[in-house]
Amino acid sequence: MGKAADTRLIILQKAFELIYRNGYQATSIDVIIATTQVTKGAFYYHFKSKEEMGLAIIKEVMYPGMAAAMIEPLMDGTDVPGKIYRMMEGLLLDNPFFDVRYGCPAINLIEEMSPLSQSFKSALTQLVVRWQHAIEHVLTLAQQSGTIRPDLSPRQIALFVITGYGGVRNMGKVFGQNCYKDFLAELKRYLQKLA
Amino acid sequence: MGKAADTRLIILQKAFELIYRNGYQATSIDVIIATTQVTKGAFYYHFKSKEEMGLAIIKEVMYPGMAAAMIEPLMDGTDVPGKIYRMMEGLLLDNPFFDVRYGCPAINLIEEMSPLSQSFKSALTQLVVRWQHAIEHVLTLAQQSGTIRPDLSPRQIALFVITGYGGVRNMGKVFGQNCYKDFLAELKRYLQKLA
DNA sequence: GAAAAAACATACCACATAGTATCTTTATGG
DNA sequence: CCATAAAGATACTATGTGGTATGTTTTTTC
Repeated sequence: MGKAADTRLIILQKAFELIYRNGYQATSIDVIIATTQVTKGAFYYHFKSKEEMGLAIIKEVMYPGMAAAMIEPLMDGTDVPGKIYRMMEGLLLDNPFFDVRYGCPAINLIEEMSPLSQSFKSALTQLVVRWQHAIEHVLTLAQQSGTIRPDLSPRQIALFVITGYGGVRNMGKVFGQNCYKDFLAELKRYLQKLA
Repeated sequence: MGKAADTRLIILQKAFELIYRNGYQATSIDVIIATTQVTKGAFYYHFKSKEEMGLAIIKEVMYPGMAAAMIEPLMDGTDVPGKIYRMMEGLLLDNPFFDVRYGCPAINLIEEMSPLSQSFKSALTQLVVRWQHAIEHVLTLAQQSGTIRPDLSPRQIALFVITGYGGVRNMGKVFGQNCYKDFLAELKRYLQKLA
C-alpha cells in the first residue's frame, strides 16, 4: 500500500472509532487530525469535506465490516434458525471491537444522521437492506426445504430480527451487557417457533 | 399559571421539539431562544445550563408523555397480549406528534446521550425501567390468571417487546412507515404465541 | 536529474457555541 | 406606593467549528 493510501486509511479507521464513541457531529475535524497526527492540509487533500469522509467511512469501513459479521455467518450450514441465532450472538457477545456502552456503529449513525442528511440515509439504507436480504434469503431457502413453516413471511421475520438487534443495541446503552443475554434467550425461543 | 412558569414551559416544549428533530447536541441555545422568542437572560434565569434544561425536558415533558402513551394503555382490560399490541400500535401509528423520520424522542436521546452523560443516562434509564416494569407486571398477572404460559419469563418478554420498539423506531428512519406495519404484524404473531 | 504533480504543512478566517456580566423591567408583599 | 426580589433584556467573551489560502516537501515521470 502506498503511503498516501495509508494515511487515508488511518484517517478512516481512527475517525470511525471516534464517531463510534462520540457521534458524527460531536467528532470534530480538529480531534480527528489530532488523534491521527495528520495535518489539516493532508486531511482536506484526501477528503473535500467532513461529509465526504463520513460517507467513505460507511462505504469503506462499515460495509466490509458488516459483511463479515452480519452476512458471512449465514452462509454455510443448514440449521437456519441456529445460524441466525449464532450470527446475533457473535455480534453481541463475541465481537471484541463493539462495546455495550457505545452500541453499534451502524445503528448509531442511522439514528443520528438519517434525518439530517439524504446522502447518509441512502448509504445506511443500503447497508441495512443488504443485511435484511441476506436473512430473508436463508429463511426462504429454509422454507423451500421445509425446515420452517410455509405460512410465514421471510421478509417480515428478517425485519423483526433486525429491529430486535437495533433495539437491543439501544437498550444496552442503559441496561448494560445483561440485557444482551436476556434478548438472546428470547430470540432463541422466537426463532425455534418458526419451525 | 404564572407568566414565569409559562415561559419556562414554552422553553421546555419548544426545545423538546427541536431536540426531537435535530438531536440534543445539534440544538443550540441560540436557536432555542430564537424559536421561543425568549431572550438569553430569561433562558439562563430558568436553567443554569443546557444540561439542566435537557434533564428538565426528560423529567417534565418525557416522563408524563411516556406514561400516557406507553403505560396507561396497559391499565384496564384483560387481554394482555392484545393490550401490549394495541399500546404498540397506538405508539407507532396513532400518535400524531411522532414522525417516522425522527423516530422516538426517548430512543433518540438514549442513543445520543447515554454514553456521553451519566446524568442523562440515569434519567433515561428510569424512563425505560418504568416501561419495562409496567409490561412485566401485566404479563405476570396474565401468567397468574393462566392466559399466558407459566414457563415464560415476563421480564424477558418485556425486554424483547421494548427492544423491538427501539429497533423499529430506528429502522423507520431508513425504511419509512411501511416497516411499522410489518413489525406490528410480526409482533402480533409473537404475542399470540405467548398463550 | 529536472519538471510536474501528488502529498502534506501552517496560518488563517468567518461563523457558531455555551455561558457571563450587567443592566432594565415587572411583579409582589408590607 | 414603595422597597425588594423576581424575571427578563443586551452586550460581550472565550473557545470550538468546518473550511480555505498558500505555502513546502515528497514522489513520480520522462
